[in-house]
Amino acid sequence: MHSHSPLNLSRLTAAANCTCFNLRKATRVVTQFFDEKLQPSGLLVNQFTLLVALEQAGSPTMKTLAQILVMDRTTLTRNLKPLLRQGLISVESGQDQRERIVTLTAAGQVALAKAFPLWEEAQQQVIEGLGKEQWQTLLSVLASTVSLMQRNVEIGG
Amino acid sequence: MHSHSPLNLSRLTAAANCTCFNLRKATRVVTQFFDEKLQPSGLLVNQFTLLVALEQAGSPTMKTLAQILVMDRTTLTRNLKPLLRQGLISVESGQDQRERIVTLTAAGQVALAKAFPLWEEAQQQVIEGLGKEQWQTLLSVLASTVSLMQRNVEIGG
DNA sequence: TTTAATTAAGTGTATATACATCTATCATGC
DNA sequence: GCATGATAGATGTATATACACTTAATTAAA
Repeated sequence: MHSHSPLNLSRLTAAANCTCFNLRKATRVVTQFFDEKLQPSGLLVNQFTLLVALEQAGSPTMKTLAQILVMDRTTLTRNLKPLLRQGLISVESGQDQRERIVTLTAAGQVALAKAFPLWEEAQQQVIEGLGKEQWQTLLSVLASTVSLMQRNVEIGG
Repeated sequence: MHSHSPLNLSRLTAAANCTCFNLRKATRVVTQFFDEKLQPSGLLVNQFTLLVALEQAGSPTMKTLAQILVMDRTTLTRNLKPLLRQGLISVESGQDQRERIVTLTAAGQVALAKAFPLWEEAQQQVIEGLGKEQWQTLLSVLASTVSLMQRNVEIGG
């Protein structure tokens, strides 16, 4: 038992509390839950939120949309592909020919309207399951975390 | 302004509070932060947590390891590939030839030992940034969320 | 005005994620 | 012993993520 790997218990318990691991784990199960709930709409939850962000932002550039979503520019490019293929969004050049203007199409608005009540039910189920107070706490701490990390990127990067 | 898309403001503000979207967003920024901190070790944070889980679990089967991590079996198979290629883990058949036993190699233990202080610094920085109390709240609510979702999967699936 | 620096976006590559399906092995009943 | 069902895992395919690098267009400098 002592021949290799001087097993450090405090190290192990510490790592089980890894902020990132626990966030990723929760994101996996919650994403699966929302994806399943949204299934009749044909949208995945990430796609749903992209459409919502577009309805909200109007016709932003890729850069602006990426900043709103706190999503890497190149990730956004890839994430928009399925929506573009399904005709739910359109992408056009702006005055500045470098910029791409992303817009929700009529079909995208229909898809969003169809998906919304499904999303609403999933969201409500999470809020009820956690209890409203704990749910609000979660949202609040997640917001703090994003702020903190963005500050760190600005300073450290 | 009224020709199409009867813009529903309550809908938009509701979706901005999407539990899943906010979790995914936080996971993106926190993952980037940890990955950057771990860079000198050559490990990504997800790979680091896989090695930690292996040191903790000993030599589990794929199924057991997937359950520990709350990770889809097929996701785990893919996630172990880079670690296997780097020689940080080994995968062998068990008594039951269907099972695959995953084990941390000596090289894996070395990589883990090298990565740990880097992880610890990142973790500490997050705890200090959020404040210990808020950080503990985060971990606690994430655990509740995972429990809740797992119960939902058992019932609904 | 021509050139250099800057900016917006896309591509190449690699990892992460998971559903549907397939393959191989084991256990069970006859 | 053999057929049948159950189980463990891998593969095919698609989406999600982001770094390094490239391309194209604009702006700033000379």
